[in-house]
Amino acid sequence: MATRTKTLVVIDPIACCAPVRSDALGEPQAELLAESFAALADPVRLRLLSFITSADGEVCACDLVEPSGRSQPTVSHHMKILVDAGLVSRGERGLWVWYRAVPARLDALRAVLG
Amino acid sequence: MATRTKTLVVIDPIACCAPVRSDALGEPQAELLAESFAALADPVRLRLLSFITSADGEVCACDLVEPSGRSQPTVSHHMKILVDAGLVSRGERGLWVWYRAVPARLDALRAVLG
DNA sequence: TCGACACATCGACGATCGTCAATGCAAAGC
DNA sequence: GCTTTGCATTGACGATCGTCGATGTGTCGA
Repeated sequence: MATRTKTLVVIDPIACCAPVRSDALGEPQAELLAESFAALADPVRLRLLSFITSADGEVCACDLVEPSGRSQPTVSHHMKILVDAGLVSRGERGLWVWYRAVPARLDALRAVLG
Repeated sequence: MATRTKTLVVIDPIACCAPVRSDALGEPQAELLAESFAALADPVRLRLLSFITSADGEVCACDLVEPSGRSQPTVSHHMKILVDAGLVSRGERGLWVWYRAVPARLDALRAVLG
């Protein structure tokens, strides 16, 4: 199968769109926005996120399992969702994985709400 | 059965809590916050909400079915979720139901994100 | 090379969600 | 009374989600 370079133009509803309040949302924008909010729609993920954001700098993945009260695979699953949503960035150093908050993304989500 | 007056102290995480960024979230607070964000985690609800917020004043329930592209029961279901989340208020006048945005709730949700 | 370690992925399970057709219910008009 | 109208509720369906045990993958030290 030929590898065709597929330029996937991701419309970032968070960065480009008018706030929800002032303009009617289109279907594609609503779809993308809903995915972003869905990342925040789980208590475990909210606590993981707040644990990272309230810490200055980075947090090791190994330090997320115990305070979250979930198994290691479950935490890994939730962190992937947060990373995919762009709320958290992931970095590997040796055997460890470090997570770092992406404040700009939270700012942008806030802007959508206002 | 005796009717016992049960004072349900609802801790409003949106109105009372420090932003997610600056302080680690407790489990009960995270639970309530997650419910609020879950109301925004569906594209149909986001469009319904933006349709109401972008309109000045009230919107009749009958005017929400067609633009949302869903059946009447489905719209009714989503509106109940938005009302339960406190993002929209409901009012009956005669045979019609009118919805009105609750901007303070959106403001509060924004505050939590920042 | 081997074992220990940190994290991701897989597979399965029950639970919840979004959806609609059918039905219920209450208000208004006849 | 009866009928119509506007919305809510019910019941059912497939789809997705959160969870964990088991397993896979890659890294480091001995």
